[in-house]
Amino acid sequence: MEVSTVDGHAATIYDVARRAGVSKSTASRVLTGQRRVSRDAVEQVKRAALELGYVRNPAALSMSTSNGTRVVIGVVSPRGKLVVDEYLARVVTTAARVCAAERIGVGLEPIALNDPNPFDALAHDPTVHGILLVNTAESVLDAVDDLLVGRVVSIGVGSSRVPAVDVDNYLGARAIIGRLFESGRSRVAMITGPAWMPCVNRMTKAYLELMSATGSPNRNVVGGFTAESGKLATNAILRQWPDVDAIFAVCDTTAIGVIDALRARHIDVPADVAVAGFDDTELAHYAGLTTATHPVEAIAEAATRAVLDVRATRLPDLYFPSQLVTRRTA
Amino acid sequence: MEVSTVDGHAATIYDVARRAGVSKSTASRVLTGQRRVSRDAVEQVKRAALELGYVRNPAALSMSTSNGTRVVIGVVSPRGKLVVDEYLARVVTTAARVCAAERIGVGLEPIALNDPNPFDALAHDPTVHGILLVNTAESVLDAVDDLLVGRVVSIGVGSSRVPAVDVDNYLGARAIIGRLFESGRSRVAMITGPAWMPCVNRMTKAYLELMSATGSPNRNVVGGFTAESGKLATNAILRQWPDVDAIFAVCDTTAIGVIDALRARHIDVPADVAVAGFDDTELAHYAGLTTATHPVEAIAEAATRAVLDVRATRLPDLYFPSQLVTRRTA
DNA sequence: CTGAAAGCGCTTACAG
DNA sequence: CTGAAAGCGCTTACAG
Repeated sequence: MEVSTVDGHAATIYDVARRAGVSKSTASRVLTGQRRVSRDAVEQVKRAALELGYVRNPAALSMSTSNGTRVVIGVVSPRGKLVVDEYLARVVTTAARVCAAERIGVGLEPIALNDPNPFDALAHDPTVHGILLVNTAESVLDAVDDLLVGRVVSIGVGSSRVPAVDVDNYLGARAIIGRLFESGRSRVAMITGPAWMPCVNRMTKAYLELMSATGSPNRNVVGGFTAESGKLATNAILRQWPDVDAIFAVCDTTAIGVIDALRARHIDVPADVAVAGFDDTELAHYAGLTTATHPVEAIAEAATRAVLDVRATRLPDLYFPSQLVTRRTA
Repeated sequence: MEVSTVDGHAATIYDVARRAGVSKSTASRVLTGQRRVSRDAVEQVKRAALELGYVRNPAALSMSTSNGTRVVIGVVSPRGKLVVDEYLARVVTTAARVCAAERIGVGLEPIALNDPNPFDALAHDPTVHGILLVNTAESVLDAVDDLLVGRVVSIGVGSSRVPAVDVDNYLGARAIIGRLFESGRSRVAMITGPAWMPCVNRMTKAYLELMSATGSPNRNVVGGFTAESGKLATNAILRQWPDVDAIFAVCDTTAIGVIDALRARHIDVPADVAVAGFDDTELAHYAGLTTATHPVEAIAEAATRAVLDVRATRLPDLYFPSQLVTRRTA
């Protein structure tokens, strides 16, 4: 943040106007990028603003327009219980950093999956500049208030009214499964996410397509995003398909649980069963886990910027590429 | 957040005043907790506010008082480069959750250790409600602007003007080192933090005291908070004191590096050298690392609440207890 | 194209 | 103890 001070206080639009030799109104018009202003005024005001290190006071803006002073990160979960994992923490931290430059704050609000009207309060809250949806699902997207359209962006799945910003986990999953095939595996099981969480559906799609294309059997089970769920899923997989030779989990933490369960049964990784995760977390690094990158910071930054500059038209969806990271487990 | 709506908009103080049958002024006096108001008015206004689910609009508050709309998390580092680790992410996430209930946002600002005037802009920024200092050092604390006193809280070391909220890592370190002694170790080396980061000084103090009390040799080296620094420090320790039988690192990540370095030299953990960390991160869990808890969420919540309700008097320092967690490495 | 004026929600001297 | 009025920084009809 670069807020210079004029006479002990942060520069206001009045300071800018005076220095530029115009009225507050004209200064405001220039600063909001309106059409009907003379070239001269534009130039003077812009220069004055730059010299004074002027940054709009969002509180004042908020009073005169519908603009809010904070970006709310709405975290969807089955019962509205806020679980802070590394992923969410990285999203929040990035958003807080990006918003700070515009003197906008961020807030964290749980959203219950079964809440019929999750945006009731947020839509009418004048402090809310926009909403960043995390872990969202279709029912929540459908409930997005008309007042909110153009100010809400989803990190994950989107809808006709809400643009999506996410990792391209479809191609990421293809790369990982391709790697498993290349290393000689053919009986690949997949552990997906919880049924209500559609952001990993594209990974399942990639899996099903590749299995179908290679004439391999479909073996997918539902998991959570915890190591514990990875253990449970592994046990289920081994019970149903004892000849499995690779397990692909949609997140690294789950994959760690897979490895634990396998080792507990003296099944060697990767000799007997190869294991791959997704996300490339620090944990994967230490566990030597083969995975694919998930550029969370880049995604969160893009999504935050999209929420920050409100526009009438829905932004196009944005998918960031995922890179295969080959380590010891596959 | 529980903002009800009146006629399609969030309730304002005007709605509350009307419902209570008083003027805005009186309503405001009640809501700000001022003295000179009749019992009757207090009761009516409070009831009206409750019924309407009234929550102050921080943007409007910000306009009429010096109150800001966001809590800035100031992260100190040698060159002002913002490194987001798990610890910081947990602090930011907790702050964002706590602030959301008061419709205040949070922001993230890097602060350079060598900046002679790190609070110049923040002190005069009307959007800044208060500051949460992370990883701070004495020089930064000394630079805290008069305008900021009472609105800044440090997670880590404090000063005469800035209250500290932190883990009681002095007792935590004592517990860990005690455990090392109990398990028969006597030549304990310690890896401290970077010299500029004083929040772990109390751990070093505990170490030096215990070494002195038991007539053990002092063996401490400077480290960073990375696994890589743990490796380097381990090599330095082994070079200087080949007979070392335990290594205590001030953070888990460093301890992981210690274990790696030890294993690379075929030194068994814990048979040959016991290893302990601090923080009890997820990584420690998976590595079977003996460590002590660091209740980051509780600390961050307390610190955030302290920043949120501005008061004239400096709060007392607050130290949260740390619990020993014994696992395989010590 | 430009300036004076009104208004956003709130608090706080200022008179009563 | 209470209400009317001013003011915080900004934008946007409203007149020119």
